[in-house]
Amino acid sequence: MDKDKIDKKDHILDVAEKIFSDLGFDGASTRMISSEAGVNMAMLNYYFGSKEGLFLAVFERKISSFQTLLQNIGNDDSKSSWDKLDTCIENYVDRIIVNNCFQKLIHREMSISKRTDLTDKITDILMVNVNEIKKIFDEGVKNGSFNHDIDSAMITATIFGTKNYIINTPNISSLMLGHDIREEKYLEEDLKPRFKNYMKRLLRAYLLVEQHDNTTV
Amino acid sequence: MDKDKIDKKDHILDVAEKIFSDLGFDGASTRMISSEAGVNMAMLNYYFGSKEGLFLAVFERKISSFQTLLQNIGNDDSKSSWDKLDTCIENYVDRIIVNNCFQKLIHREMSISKRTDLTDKITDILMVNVNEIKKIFDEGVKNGSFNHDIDSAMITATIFGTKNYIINTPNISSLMLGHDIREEKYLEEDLKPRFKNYMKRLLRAYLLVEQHDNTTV
DNA sequence: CAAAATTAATCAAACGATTGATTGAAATTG
DNA sequence: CAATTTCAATCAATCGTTTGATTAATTTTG
Repeated sequence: MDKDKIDKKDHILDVAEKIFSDLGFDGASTRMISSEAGVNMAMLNYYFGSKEGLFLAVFERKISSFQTLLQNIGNDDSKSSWDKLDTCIENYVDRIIVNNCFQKLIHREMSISKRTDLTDKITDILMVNVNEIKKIFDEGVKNGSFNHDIDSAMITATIFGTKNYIINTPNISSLMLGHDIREEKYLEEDLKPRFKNYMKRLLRAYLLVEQHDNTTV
Repeated sequence: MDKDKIDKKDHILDVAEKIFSDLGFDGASTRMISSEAGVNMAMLNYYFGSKEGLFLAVFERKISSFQTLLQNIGNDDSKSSWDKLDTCIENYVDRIIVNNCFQKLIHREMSISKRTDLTDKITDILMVNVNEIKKIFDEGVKNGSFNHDIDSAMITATIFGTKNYIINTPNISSLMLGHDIREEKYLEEDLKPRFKNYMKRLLRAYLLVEQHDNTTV
């Protein structure tokens, strides 16, 4: 049936996403993925053409869900810059924690120099998030909500970088935080609110700071 | 001669570091490394035992230079917590920007789930840096220099995460910053002071904040 | 000192294993 | 039955590693 076929494809993509995330593109083998998914190896090529085709399919499936949520925030003119920022953080963290293994996958492959065609594609996707947040900062500066001499590029890097550091290097962040962040329960009930709380306060402190003594440079 | 042997070994390690950084451990092949280094393939195993031995040797060579600088800062009791923090940032940024391709290498392999024995070794190395900074925060809180209810684990993640994000995803950070960060000149003359300046100010704002309204959680 | 023995360094060639991919037959489907 | 889906078997290519031979340098010996 058509439905079964789609389900099977989806199941293969689920397994592939997990294995690619854990072992990287080069470290994952098609045999491993097929056996883990319980399908014949030839099915991968039958469905997706090649290993790279499968890798791309993992991405394609996620893209749609990534691009829907984004535009709704920046366009809401009834919200203040502070509200927009808070909403953005809330939604971003909620979405990113769920897809944390996919996030690992994305940023690992982004740091590899080859495969430039794929890298360009991922760059476009990620820049949507980046520009959305950066726009809020620039707007907030213009309307006087935020300090006028903030470094909007850097603070954007801080938001994404802090998140990536915690998600992508679980060995280290688990030691730092005193808990195994791979535990679903801890991630959802403790880390998520803690991260939101911390990030909001960090941003508030940085964006509102009045007396900036640059004498310590 | 002995000197030539050491130079040759060092040359192989230079090439290996570059190729591992560009393609990852699995993506790099021993044939590629040996041919790029201009040595016979068997020499890699003759010198380093195995591919993983070569990979480890790349690390071992760096470790010493990484661990010497660190202890000197935290132990200097003549410095205030603020001075320690500033010195730490200065030194860390200076050192990290130079070794940026090595940093890419480290954090890519750290995000891979397998190879746990190697991962553990890298974790130990990185935790030295992490703990050094975290210690400064905790000390500063204790002696009243910093706000008492800061999240020292998170702010540490922010320092390393922001740096990693910029270095490890050059495609994205270059678009954000408006310049190609792979340009040596820009990296040294613009990004480095900009990063230091930003990070110090961010920390100052967060660590000093007085009125913390948690009503927005 | 010169000849012999030992060690270290280097090489081309080949090893078995695994990779991603393909085949053609068998099974399932509508 | 015709078309689609699945499978075991196999493909050439590449992987990391090992081998045995060769060269160069060092040490030991007579």
